[in-house]
Amino acid sequence: MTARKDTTYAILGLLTTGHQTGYAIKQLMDQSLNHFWKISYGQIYPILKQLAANGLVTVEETTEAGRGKKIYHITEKGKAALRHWLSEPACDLPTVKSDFLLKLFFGKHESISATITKIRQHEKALQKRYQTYRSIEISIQNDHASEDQIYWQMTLEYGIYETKAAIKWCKDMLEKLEEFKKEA
Amino acid sequence: MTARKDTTYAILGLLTTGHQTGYAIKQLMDQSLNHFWKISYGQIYPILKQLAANGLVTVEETTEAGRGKKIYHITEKGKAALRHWLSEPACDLPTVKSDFLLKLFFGKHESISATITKIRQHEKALQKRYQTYRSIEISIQNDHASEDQIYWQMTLEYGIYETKAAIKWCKDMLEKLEEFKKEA
DNA sequence: CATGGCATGTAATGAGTTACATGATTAC
DNA sequence: GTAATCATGTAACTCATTACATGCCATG
Repeated sequence: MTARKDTTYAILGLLTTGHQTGYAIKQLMDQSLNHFWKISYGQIYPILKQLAANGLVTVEETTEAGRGKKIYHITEKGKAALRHWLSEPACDLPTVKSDFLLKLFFGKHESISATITKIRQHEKALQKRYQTYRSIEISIQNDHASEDQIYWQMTLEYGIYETKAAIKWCKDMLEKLEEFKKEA
Repeated sequence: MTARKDTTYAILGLLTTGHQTGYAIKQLMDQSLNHFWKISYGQIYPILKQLAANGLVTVEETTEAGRGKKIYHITEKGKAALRHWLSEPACDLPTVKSDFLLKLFFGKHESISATITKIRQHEKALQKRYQTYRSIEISIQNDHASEDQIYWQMTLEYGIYETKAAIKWCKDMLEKLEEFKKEA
């Protein structure tokens, strides 16, 4: 109750999607939320434990796998907590951390060619990500059954819009730098 | 030397721009790098101390302000370290963390109207940021003297491109949701 | 029979924020 | 004279990553 730990609610929310183990939550996150939220096992398992302790989820321990596979289910209390968290506005603008832009910012300390190379590499990475998004989009669109579908697609679309814009930026800046290089 | 601490190099780099105190570095960061790199005093002062201990900067202590204002200058060793850091590719794609998108992802647990409200608020915040970027752009353009100018403008432009794309996304999604609402 | 995927977990470490504490100078 | 800005710094805390450790099950 103390701090608003968004990651806790992310896990709680994912438990409503049919993914009931820590492992499955990680898999789903890596696929779908990956572009705006990441998580490691080092967080997942302690948080699941804590959620169970607070009665937001129940644990069903099977003897299947090694240490006993644990299947989690959200409780009514958990659902209420999730809805409460959702109802809070909170919506700050995304926090971005880009070592690419950080290095670009100090471009005067290196050669123009070095900067151009960096942008080209960045563009390549963006294009790869764009393709990944597109293939995720297709797999989401095939899953008509889920009520989650429209929301999952919208979040993905956000990533697609931004990635397209960033690719455009790369093209424009490369042009600009080529000109700048000629002048010098 | 152990870990590649980008924030350390960000500070080192900013010392080459004519901003020589911890306070001034924070000011400049808040203005210019803010959209892709943030920093707090709790990091700046310890890092400056460490940079001095490693001989990457020199400290000139004046008795001006309270505890003695400290003016930092990058050394040759510091410049070499900065260039070395710059030469490393490293360029991973930006890490984004968006509690807005996280909540949107779980939209099925709330009403469509609530989702629409969230997007409208997000759009408002984006528009505000867009205006901020535009005014920073103008102040950078007036500063023709600096060799940093072109690079600073490019990083800013990245933010402008992305923000424009995100605003477009808001408009498109609001339209989509209004339709979705009618259907239901 | 060995590789890869499924599955859970902890300890150490790192990164970063927040709150607090202090005090000088400048502008109104 | 008082409020804002300039200026430095620390301690406690939160959040997250990384490396490690374990072991089952299915496929080739």
